[in-house]
Amino acid sequence: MEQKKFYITTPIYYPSDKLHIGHTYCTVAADAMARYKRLTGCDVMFLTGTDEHGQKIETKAKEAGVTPKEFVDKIVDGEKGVRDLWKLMNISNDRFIRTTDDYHVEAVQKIFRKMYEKGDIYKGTYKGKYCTPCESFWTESQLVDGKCPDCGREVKDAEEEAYFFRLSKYADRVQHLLEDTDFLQPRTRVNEMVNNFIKPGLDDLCVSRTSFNWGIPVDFDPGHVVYVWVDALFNYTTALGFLNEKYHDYDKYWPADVHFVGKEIVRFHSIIWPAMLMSMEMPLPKHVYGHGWLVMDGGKMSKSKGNVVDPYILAEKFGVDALRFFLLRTFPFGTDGNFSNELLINTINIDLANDLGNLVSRTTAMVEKYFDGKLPTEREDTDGDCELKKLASTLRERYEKQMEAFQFQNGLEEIFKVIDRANKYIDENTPWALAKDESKKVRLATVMYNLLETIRICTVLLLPFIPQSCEKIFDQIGACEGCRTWDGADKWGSLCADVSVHKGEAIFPRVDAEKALEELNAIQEAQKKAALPALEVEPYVEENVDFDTFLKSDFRAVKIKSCEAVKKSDKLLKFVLDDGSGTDRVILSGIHKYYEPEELVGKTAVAILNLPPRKMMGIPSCGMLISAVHKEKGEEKLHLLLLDDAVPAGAKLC
RNA sequence: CGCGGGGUAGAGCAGUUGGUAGCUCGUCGGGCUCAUAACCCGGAGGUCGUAGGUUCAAGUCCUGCCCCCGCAACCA
Repeated sequence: MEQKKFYITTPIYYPSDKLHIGHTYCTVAADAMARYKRLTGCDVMFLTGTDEHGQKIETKAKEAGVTPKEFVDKIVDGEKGVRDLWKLMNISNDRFIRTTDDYHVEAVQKIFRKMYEKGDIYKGTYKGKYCTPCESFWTESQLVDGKCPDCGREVKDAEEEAYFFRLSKYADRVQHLLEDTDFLQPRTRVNEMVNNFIKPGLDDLCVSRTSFNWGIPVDFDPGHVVYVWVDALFNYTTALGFLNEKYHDYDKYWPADVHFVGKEIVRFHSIIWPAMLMSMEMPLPKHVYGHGWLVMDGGKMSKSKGNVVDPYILAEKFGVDALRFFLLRTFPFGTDGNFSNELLINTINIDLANDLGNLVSRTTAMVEKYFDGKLPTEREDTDGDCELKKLASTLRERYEKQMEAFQFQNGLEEIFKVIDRANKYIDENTPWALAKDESKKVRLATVMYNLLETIRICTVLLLPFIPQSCEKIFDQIGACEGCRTWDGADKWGSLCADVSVHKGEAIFPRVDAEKALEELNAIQEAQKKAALPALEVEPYVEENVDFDTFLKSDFRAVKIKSCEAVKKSDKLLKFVLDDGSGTDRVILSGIHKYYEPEELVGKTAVAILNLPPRKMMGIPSCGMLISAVHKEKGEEKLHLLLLDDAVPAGAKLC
């Protein structure tokens, strides 16, 4: 029989910044699917990679003072970069494509030329708004109050010569594809695409730019670079060797069985991508699955909110398998999921530690305790065992149905129903009671064997999700190579009758929730701070103040004669000042956080004298000392304005 | 009337073709002692956003309204 093939991809991520938990979510899901298909015996090709061209990276590189290639190299191949992250997360991708790879560049140029020669790409002009200082094109809708969204300055109408793809030509065929086939999943995404983009009419798509250089050159028209669509989307085929000599698997694996993509790029994958493939007269992928986002407390993750979740921290803290498991167990794949640290810890403790880990632990402990680790081969089954046996041996079928529909959450749910049942089975059969009666040894061995078998089956099906932990479980329950397979997962009795178990370390230790949360909050707080602007100043006052009003404010140089902390106040300092009038002036100022009293005595400061006196902590304050105030990393900083000591007391500032 | 998604027990979520409203956590009570203070049983707790409609029967279908979230095009 010919081996079935399965080709699955993640999006190629844009390495303008470190990847976050959302990228990890999608990649882990694709990995679970790839592992599942390999388990069932498919010949799997699993592709991921990075989309490295475009203006944003060009700009970012410039800011960092490096070339674009150096910039992306660091994020992709550097320490804790994209490849490191996937290695850490135990991602089993067969290939990794970078759009800057030579073979890809070459192939894209050929593709572009082919579509041009066919007439599906033509030269036109791209009209937009241009911000000269930013050297950026904007569309009408991107403008903020009619001005450049980046710098807030005026924009002007501008035209740029560009190549366009005849997207409109394929509108009908794409609409049919979306509405009348199961190409795009989940189904809820179809209406969105059709109503929003196809029905209003598809405009032709701008596929080249001249306003930046960091891209694949259009080889027959210098000055133009291929814009994202042709460059990025065709990665799914060039990585197989389409129009290049690097690989030779295009015929074998194309079309893809499924592209996993985030909902934000469903449009590109369900409209533009099929249209381009139609133009190239290539087969279409079988499915595009638009998964949901992980959101924080209902809001989108974003750097400005400081709520971006770093997968490194979580994986290092709780273990890679625990994180992988959590992502796929907790959230339905198709819709948004509300991420929280509490939920993560909760899931680890309940499902992995209490249910699965503890089941393995108590079972292996009992086999060691009652049988010195090696089970005798005699059995004595009862009717009561049937339910568990049936549930476990039919699990594969229910699981398979969910996995084929990309419903990881439900697939795992099915497994945990069986794990729950096994825990209950222990209570029903009270092995510790059987152990006290020598005549019930055979029955006891049967109970233990049934538990080990149930664990074995569940573990096989958990392999796609938590591969490292499954190997540990197999080792502990003494599962031979042959009974760790898909084929063995629906055959009760695969485990050797005289199996030897080895209770080891706890596979999923319980997490001290309170402590872990505290530590995570501290880390995330620190990250949030680091993300804040380095320097912030008060907003500028737009309104003018007339000169006379300004002159009314009596700013003068003052000498600090004495300074002491105000009792019972942690902020206030009491200053006795020489303002040149001959009479001492008392001013209170809330700057103790920044200065100790003794370091200010004798200094020359600036004060406004004619503010109405005001009592603070019972002491009247006559005026106000002037300080320079700003924020660093969100933290208030204050500097008391000090003058050269040559300035005499009472000198007016004007 | 821009488009889409959502509003179900204190919290987080399932509910396939309309037929007794479920799961996890939490909570209350009980059991067990093999196990990772874990496991097992039971109880309490829901006007299924709201107002109508279709039907023998509506969380599920239809219509209006309210609230929340996302997207609105060349931006990955």
